[in-house]
This record gives sequence, C-alpha cells and structure tokens, in this order.
Amino acid sequence: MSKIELDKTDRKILEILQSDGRLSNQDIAERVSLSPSPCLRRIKRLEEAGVIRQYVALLDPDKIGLGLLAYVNVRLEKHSEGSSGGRLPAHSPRTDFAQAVSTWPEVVACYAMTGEMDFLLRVHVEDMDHFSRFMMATLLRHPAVLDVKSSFALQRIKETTALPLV
Amino acid sequence: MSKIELDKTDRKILEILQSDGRLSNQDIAERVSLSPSPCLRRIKRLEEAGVIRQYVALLDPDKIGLGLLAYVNVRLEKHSEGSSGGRLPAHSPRTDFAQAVSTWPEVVACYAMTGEMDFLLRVHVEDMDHFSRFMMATLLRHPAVLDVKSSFALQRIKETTALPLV
DNA sequence: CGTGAAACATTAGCGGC
DNA sequence: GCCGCTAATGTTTCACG
Repeated sequence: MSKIELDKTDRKILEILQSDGRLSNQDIAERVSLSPSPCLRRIKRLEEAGVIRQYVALLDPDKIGLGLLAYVNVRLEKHSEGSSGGRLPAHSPRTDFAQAVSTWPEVVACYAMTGEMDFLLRVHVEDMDHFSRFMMATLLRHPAVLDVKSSFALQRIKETTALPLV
Repeated sequence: MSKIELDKTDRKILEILQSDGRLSNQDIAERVSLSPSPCLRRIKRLEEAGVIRQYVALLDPDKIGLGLLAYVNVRLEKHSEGSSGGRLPAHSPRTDFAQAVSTWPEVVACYAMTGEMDFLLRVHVEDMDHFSRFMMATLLRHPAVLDVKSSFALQRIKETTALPLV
C-alpha cells in the first residue's frame, strides 16, 4: 500500500518506461546495463508492487476531434444531515455526485479539493457547443450541484504523465 | 495536423490501447476480429498519423513517495509593452514563465487559461513541507509571478488518461 | 485482407558470485 | 540475496498470394 524501496536501477527502469512503455525488455536491459532476465524480474516486481499501475497509449485530443479542454470548479449544496451524528450517509450529495461523474465520458478526471470549490473536473470536449450542451444537459442538471466556474485551456505549456522520481 | 477519419475498427483498437498499451498485436487482432497483419497496419497508421502520440507506463504516485497533489492558479504581472505594436516580444513575462515551468520537475502540467488566473499548474510533491519549499524557493521567487492560489486534492474521484472516442 | 516463415522477444530453470 | 546463461515457447513483421 505505501512506499516501496527503489534502487538506482529501478528508478532508471521507471524513467525509461514512463517515456516509452513499449520498449522491449531487451532494450531496457541494455540501457540499464543488465541482462534481460534480471531486468525482467525487476519490472515484474515493480508491476506486482503496484509501482507501475498500468501501461497505456496516449492519444492526441485534436486528432480525434476533442479540441477543447476545460477545468470546471464545482460547489455542491450544503447537506444539513443533523440527525445521524458523524456517520457518512449512503446517499449524500457528495457520493451521488461522485457516482454520476464516473459515468460522464467527457470528464476524464475529478478530485475533491480543499478551498471554496468542492470538486475540480477536467473535461475534454469537441468545442464550445458541446461544452455548453454538457453543462446544460448534464452537469447543471445534477441535483447536488450548487454552482460552477469554468476555465478553458488556451495553450498547453507542459503536459506529461511522467512523475518526477525522487 | 487536424482531425483523422476513424472507422469502427480503428476506434475499437484505440479503446483497447488506451486501457492496455502493452497488449500484443495478436491479442488486439483477435479482439477486433482481424488477423494480425491488417491489425498491425492499422496501428502503424494511427501511430504515423499522430493519433497515438506515445506509449507510457503510469506510476502510482503514493508508491514513489508523492503523496500530495496540488493545483496552483498563477497570475502574472501585467507587462506594459507599449512600443512594439502587436508583435510577441521574445522575453515577455509569459514566455519567461513558460520556459521556467518546463524545467520544474514537480510541475507535471501547465496550461494558459481563460479567466482571472493566467496559468493552471498541476504539481506532484511528497508532502506539505516539500510543497511549501517549492513555493518559497521556486514559484514565488519567479519575477513574473504576481500571485497564486493553491488547492489540494483530498480524494481522487476519477482519473483516466483515456479520452472518450466520439 | 490473410498466410506463412524468418527474425526477434519473453520467460522459466539452473548454476555462479 | 542478485546476476546471467541457455533453450523452449511465443510474437512481430513483411513479402507475396
């Protein structure tokens, strides 16, 4: 569940796989100056420990017609529970909203956040038209939503899935 | 550069590769009811067209000691250019800032945004201590930065790199 | 689009440091 | 403990029908 011990070679392997997840074990082995079998054993160990969570292909949003990236701050209605003490209710506005979000394909990420706004959503859509349809027909129609503030990406300065290896 | 024509089979392939980027061509071929060679030809075409941008391994931030995810809104100083008309200056606060951001490993994403705040940064760090060091020693020390507002992720409701295929 | 064959990659077992 | 060899098995890739 928590932190894993990584030596220099492990970090090198992770760096390589974060930048090219399809390199062959042989190539990786060569780059970390190991023979294929111990290299593969390390990779397997990292996968089983959950350090490597998944291998994926990253697509270009523009090439598949998703030209607009929005970040939407959402504030939910305050639910006055009152009665049942500190217990988490099975159907709070929060859990309802979290469940709904998971089913909306436009929303690729959603975090509960500190600060005034309760949630931050990352939304990929075709254009403003699609975005406003999503807002009117889906997000603003959800009963738990109190208000929202949207911002749109004008320019991608930096964007990587590779985490810094400390 | 712009949109590419995708048929049903292409979309199926992309969906599969977005969820498992290391599946063998043979497996993919089977799942889309094709034999390996036309399947490989399609994948190669999608890679060359730039629809598939990259294959990567996704790591678990907690497992490598990056327990804190922050979103930081940054506002830059207003630069009074005045003289040189509409031309983009080679050293505006904006381009300086964009270049600096690219070199900070904690910042994994940065977008220029609409709205009051000029930039949105996604920042992965170990803990609050590391975060406040990053703020004091790096972000707030940059001459172009006017002010910042930070929020922290309390809970990951949804997080995927897979884009919805329209 | 599919077949087949050569080139290449993966992976388990075993011995050595 | 971790490394590297070997050998069987499986995969990719391309010319050709």
